[in-house]
Amino acid sequence: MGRQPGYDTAALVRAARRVFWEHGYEQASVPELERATGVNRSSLYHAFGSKRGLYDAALTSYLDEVVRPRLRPLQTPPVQPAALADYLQHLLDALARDATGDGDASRGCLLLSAAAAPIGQDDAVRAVVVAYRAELRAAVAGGLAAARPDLDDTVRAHLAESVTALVVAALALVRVDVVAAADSLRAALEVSRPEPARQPARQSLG
Amino acid sequence: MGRQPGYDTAALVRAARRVFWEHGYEQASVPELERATGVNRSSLYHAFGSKRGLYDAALTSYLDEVVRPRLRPLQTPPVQPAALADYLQHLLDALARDATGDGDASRGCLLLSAAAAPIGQDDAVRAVVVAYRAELRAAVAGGLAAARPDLDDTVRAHLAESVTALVVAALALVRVDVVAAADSLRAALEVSRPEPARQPARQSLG
DNA sequence: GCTTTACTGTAACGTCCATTGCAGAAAAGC
DNA sequence: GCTTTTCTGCAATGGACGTTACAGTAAAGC
Repeated sequence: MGRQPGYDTAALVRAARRVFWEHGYEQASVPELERATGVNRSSLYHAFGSKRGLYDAALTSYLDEVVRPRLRPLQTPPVQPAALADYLQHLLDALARDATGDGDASRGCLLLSAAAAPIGQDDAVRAVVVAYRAELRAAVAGGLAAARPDLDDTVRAHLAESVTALVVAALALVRVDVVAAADSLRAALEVSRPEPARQPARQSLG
Repeated sequence: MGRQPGYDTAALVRAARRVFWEHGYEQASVPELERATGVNRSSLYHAFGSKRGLYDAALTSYLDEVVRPRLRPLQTPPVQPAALADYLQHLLDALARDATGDGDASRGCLLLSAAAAPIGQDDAVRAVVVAYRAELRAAVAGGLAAARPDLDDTVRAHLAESVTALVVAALALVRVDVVAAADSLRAALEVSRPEPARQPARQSLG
């Protein structure tokens, strides 16, 4: 019983998601969320409790409506090798294209701000980011395994990690994955390496 | 003539840099900068004009004292192939290690916030980021050319772009570079590719 | 139609922010 | 020692923020 909302909740969350996507959690102001959704702050707080509650709804909606549909081609066998190559190519390609466009994704991945900004310190948000990364890794590894069973296991593992790391690094800036990519690159460098001598030098670019 | 500052300017900027590094420009508050530098806001505004002026000084100091020293091994011939492999390996390795540590770099690259945050919209800051990316690209390409003249030009170019893209993507999140990395990955996928047929599918992960 | 429940508009709250004014303190040059 | 220049401490300004209180309105169930 009672009065019905004068707005479409799904559309509201989508509009809010766009604001968070563009400005990040901290820089997205409540007045701006009001403007974008066309809904008064009273209704927003009544429905979501807080700015943070609305952000959580936006995160969920982002994963369900944006991320997962794009990963589905990797998870639906049979995966053709050529299709996989094209898929990965165009996936990364689209990232670059979006970055220069003026669409929703022009400011990068919504989870980027979650990981890099202060909100990323929050345990609940961090858990979402970690789960997202695992999901992405599994999708890439699974798709690659289905498409290229002919590849050597080690090579395929390196390739999967490298692709995942690149996508994750570009999207969510989880720098830990760079380790795996570094292994891949090292392997690539070793292929036609003239001498096996090494001389480690611990340094950081910051 | 006149009174001398009661602080060491270089140390002050380093302390401020650490704050900007950790929290980003927008989230770094003046009271926190006062605390970290041990200098009153009056002196800060007297010396740097504004919070933004202090940030500019921190950016310059970051490039001079942090970034360029790490790139020098790539720019000082002769570069040994083994040393280059180790250098790149440990460079990326250190990025991951720093990310999990509690040092200055635990929050990523200082220029990351400059590129991803609202301050990155500023023309002057954007110019710094672009120059930084070009410098990094030149260093990697130059080092690789010096170390591995035996490699095929195309392969070496791909490798250089891939390494640069990975480092830049992980550090500064300039997604345009992902294009070059995607080319590299595509080349890697093509190496042992059974069939040449393609079927483009334009999609974006966001 | 009346009650109950839920949504919505206006206005205000307290807090933090970057920035500024101003009076005072310290040191360099004569 | 006096002047000049520069640095510093304290206090306040105006504005933006997230959040809440409250009165009002609309619709669902009986």
